[in-house]
Amino acid sequence: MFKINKKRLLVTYHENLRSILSPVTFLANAAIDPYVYQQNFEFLHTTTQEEESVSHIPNSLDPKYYISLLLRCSNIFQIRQVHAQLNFNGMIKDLYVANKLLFIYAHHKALTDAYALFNEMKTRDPVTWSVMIGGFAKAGDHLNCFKTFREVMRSGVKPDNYTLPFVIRTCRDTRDLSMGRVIHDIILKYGLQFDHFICAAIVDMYAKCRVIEDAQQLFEKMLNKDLVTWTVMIGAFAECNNAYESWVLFDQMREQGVVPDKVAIVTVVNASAKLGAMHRARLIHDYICRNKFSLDVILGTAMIDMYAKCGSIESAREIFDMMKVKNVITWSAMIAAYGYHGRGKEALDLFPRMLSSGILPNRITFLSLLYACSHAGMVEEGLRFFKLMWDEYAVRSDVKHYTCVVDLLGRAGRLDEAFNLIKTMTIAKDEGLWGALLGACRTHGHIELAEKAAESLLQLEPRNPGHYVLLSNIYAKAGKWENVAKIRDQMTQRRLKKIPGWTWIEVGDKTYQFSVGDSTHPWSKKIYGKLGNLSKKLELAGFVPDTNFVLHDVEEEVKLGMLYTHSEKLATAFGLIATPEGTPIRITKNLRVCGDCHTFIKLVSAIEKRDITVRDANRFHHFKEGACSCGDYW
DNA sequence: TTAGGGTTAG
Repeated sequence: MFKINKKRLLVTYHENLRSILSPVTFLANAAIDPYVYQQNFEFLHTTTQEEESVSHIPNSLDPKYYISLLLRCSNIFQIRQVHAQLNFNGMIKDLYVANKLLFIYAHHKALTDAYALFNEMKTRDPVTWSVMIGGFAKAGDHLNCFKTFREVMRSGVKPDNYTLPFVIRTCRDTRDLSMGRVIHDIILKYGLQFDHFICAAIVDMYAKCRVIEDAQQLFEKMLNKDLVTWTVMIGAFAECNNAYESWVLFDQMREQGVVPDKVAIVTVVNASAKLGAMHRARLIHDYICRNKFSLDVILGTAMIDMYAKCGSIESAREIFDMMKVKNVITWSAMIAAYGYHGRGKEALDLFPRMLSSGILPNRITFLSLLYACSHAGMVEEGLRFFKLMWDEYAVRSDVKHYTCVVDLLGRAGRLDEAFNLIKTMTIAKDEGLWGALLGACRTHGHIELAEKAAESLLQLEPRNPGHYVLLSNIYAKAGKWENVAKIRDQMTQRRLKKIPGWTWIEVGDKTYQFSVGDSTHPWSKKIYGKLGNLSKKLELAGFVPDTNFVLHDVEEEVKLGMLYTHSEKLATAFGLIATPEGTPIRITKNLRVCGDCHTFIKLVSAIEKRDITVRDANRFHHFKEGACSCGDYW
């Protein structure tokens, strides 16, 4: 047993506090024996200040003692104190200890201290390099990560399986595909083993860089895939808009006996949100319940998003209400969900509730609020939030916020105000912003402004066929056929083709897909029969097809017949045949639902007395008794 | 001693 001099301990403690302000001062006063130093840590870390003795005296020259001390450090100041002691007694020369110190600095994101130590280290081993590069990678310091990696390569040290995943991760985060390919080549050149860490990192990098084929090729070559690798590949497909394949992989993974954990489940929930298929949403929810996964903040938020994107705002809200812990992402997700379901009031009601629960809004919360206002036609409320975000919450508006406000004003026909707002902007304008203005010009037939918007838009994205089509539709609506022809010529000269539109519909546990004029479905005859029948009924009800939209398909020339066979209409007709009366119909389109189809479905919902939900590239359209909740003014 | 995958918007 060792008796502690309490007075001495307190003096040392106060000296330490001073050193928090200045580590250099502590270094100068470091003539403290390691024993008291250790007690000091006891003092700092425990509340039992009455403790008068300890039963064990560690050996101050034992590296393990310092390792244990470092592992107990909870802040940068304590690490600096240990560092000072190591400098004082020379233990810093022990590479094992120095590496650990470097790691602890990096772990606490104290990269300046870590890098200073790294530069002072006379001897370095692969662990040193790996820890330093990993520190930069995890902190998002991409430049220094690459710079340090280049130093490794120049110094002749062979990169190892620990270092490379960090560098690959940085390639992923910076979407630097060419650097990623270089790393892939380095692994081959040095004959390094493609272990789980390396493979998962490369697959993830390729997926984030949108080269899914390369990701898949490597994944398929792997013999014993572990859970993380499976999860990365499942997420990769979802990322590259092939969420159906994510589910195929999830099933395969389980067939091979790999048991998913919470992260894998969240990835599948996210994929189901992208898929928009309610059947899958219910399946994964069942799996979560059966396997008793707790509803933490990340899983809960992902489920809110999934249910909302699969069309059930009620289920999304149920999950939201069940969640005990909610963060700003959870609240923003719920606000956004109400927003794209056209339920602006509910979205806005959440805002004061969020504040009173102690959560501060961020830029995405405001984006979701503005989006909700624009889709519900709540112009004044939207403008109020746009002002409030900077005035009250110091959240600076970026181009996306401006886009929402332009959309908000534009939908309400306040086009000049929208254009004036754009003119006052001091930040860079993007294609989304001009696209919002152009869309509003189409709705309200404002040719002059449309031309200005289109000019800016085509400067930014001269090869996007969507912009040409939109402008040609505006000219067509105004009967300016010469201009329509000009646009068509431009598209032909530049070899631009319109992106094909397609619609899919869930019936039971199956998904059916349609494209314009599609006749591949085995029930094709029945579908067209139903469509003809509907057209007659609509004609009697006074529906006149909006031929302004026939020019959507510029490549196919003016074919009025095509309008009747748009993919949305085929899917709706199929839905009416394939589902019993009273069942809601849910369909999804990859692009925006066309104006003519919007009116068509609205009338069908009234005549056939069916609830029809269309999810398109922009929002949800809930058609009920001949009305739509989307806030669009077709 | 050092290594990987998950939530909102776009």
